[in-house]
Amino acid sequence: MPSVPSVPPARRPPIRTAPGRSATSRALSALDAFDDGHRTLTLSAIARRAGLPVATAHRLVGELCGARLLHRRPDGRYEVGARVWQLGLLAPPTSLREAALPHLQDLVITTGRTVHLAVLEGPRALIVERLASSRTQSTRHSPGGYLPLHCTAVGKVLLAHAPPALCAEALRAPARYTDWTVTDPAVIRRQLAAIRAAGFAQTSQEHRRGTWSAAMPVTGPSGVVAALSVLAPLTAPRRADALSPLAAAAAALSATVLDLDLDGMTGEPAS
Amino acid sequence: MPSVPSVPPARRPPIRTAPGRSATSRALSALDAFDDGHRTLTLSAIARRAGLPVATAHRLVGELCGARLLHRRPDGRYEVGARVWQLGLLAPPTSLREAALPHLQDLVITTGRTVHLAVLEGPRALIVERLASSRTQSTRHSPGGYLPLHCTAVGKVLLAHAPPALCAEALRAPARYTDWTVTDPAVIRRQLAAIRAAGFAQTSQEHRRGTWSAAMPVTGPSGVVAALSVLAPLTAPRRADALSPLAAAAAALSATVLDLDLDGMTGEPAS
DNA sequence: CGCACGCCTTCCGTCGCACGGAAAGGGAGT
DNA sequence: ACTCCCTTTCCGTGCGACGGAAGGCGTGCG
Repeated sequence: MPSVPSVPPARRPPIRTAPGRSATSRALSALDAFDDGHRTLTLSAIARRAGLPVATAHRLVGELCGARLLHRRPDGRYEVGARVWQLGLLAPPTSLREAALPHLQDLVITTGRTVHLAVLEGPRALIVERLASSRTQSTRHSPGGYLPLHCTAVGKVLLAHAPPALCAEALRAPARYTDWTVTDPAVIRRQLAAIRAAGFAQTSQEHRRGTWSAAMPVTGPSGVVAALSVLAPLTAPRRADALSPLAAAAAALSATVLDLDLDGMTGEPAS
Repeated sequence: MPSVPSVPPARRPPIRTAPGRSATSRALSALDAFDDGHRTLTLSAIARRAGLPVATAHRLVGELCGARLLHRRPDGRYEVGARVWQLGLLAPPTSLREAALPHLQDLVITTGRTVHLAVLEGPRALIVERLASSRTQSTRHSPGGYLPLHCTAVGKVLLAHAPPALCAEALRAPARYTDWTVTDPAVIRRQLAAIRAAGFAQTSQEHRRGTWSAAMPVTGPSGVVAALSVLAPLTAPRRADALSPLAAAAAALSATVLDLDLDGMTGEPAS
């Protein structure tokens, strides 16, 4: 048999590996291929990570580039486009962030500590903003990242004011991060009651060794919408001095937030 | 013939209004229906603004919600989902923003003025971050917004270091914003040369009445990647005092940016 | 109170276009 | 020169996207 079949018009129909994924979901899975550790990807990397054939990925990525959701860099690699960033600015976390930024700055200046602003998203705390004083650079836990609810100050504040169903879910199997992490649901529930009574939470090394933090709720028209926290090294003297500025900032931010419309983000996880 | 045709299986085939838009582009046009003045929309509003039939919009929006790119609020309206915000954090402006934030804070503190950080995007300046001191709240020109190139300090700095083709495009028909806006391309070109020589730009009321601003370039491995500016009311005394801190911040930020990989965003507008 | 209007949702027959295997065209490393 | 990987184009197939229609719901008006 000659190795040069000059006329192979008998094209085998491509095996439809498309199980039930819609065209749109494929395109979105291409976007999902990007994450914090993979900010730029080659075409084949996108295809691999998204589970798509290369030819399909090529077409979809081309469309996403046309819509400026992806950007092709001069070297041929792809990255998330500025358009996505702009669209993201319309999402709820941004309104909160904008309203909070001046207060966060004040808090950083007066305490000299790193501050966090987080909201409840499903069974985790979504970090909306993190501000450090100019020399305290710790790139851990950036905006967009998550913190556990049961062993961080922001998390406990959010959990203390969360619907019971969510609370039960979060306390089903509390993960251990350090030797000081409290993993007994009953103990945590008592802590939450105390937090509701006292109006603030503090944790010491429950999430990371050597770190202490305190958090207070930010309240909107419909209850607690966010939590504001101050971090300090365990060795820092006069840590408790941060509580007063923290309370002031939380109150000021709550007043600002009253003008905002911050619904959603607290609904059921998914339908 | 009775008015109750119990069996109307003769379904008229729907008139395919699908001209050439791909399935993906339709879904993305639904996202595009959201903008700064329309952060929440009803389903039919999305359909109207995206030019889609309601039934189609319903299906696409459902998929986008499944991917968490949209979020359905309890009241039934839709808003951009937190997922988009998170994805946007992977886009190039965010790396720059993260690197710049401490320096911007320093600059705000030492000058007491509002500061802007902007990058070149097509024939406009994209505002990456805007920071005001805690009491100077002006919600105009937020991050994600655009500034013209020919009549703002950041714009002139970016334009002064832009490729000639882009410069020509930007100066084709300079828009007039105030009585002080310079619209003569030749005059602007002379200004740009002076800016290249002096290393900084200043404008007075060219974009907005009563506002003065100065800007300096932020340089990366491959040239100017952004512009940093300080705004002040025209009536403020000792405005020029801001120049020295501005230079310090721009230099410090440039040093930080050297470690970053900030390509793209300077390529041709679209393919 | 009845009607009209607008919004949301579901259904389903048709056919346009999304699909992906194959092969060709680079470019870099060995 | 050979191999490996990435990218890009081509094109026949068949399946899932498409959208008109109808029904349910809430609201405002006469």
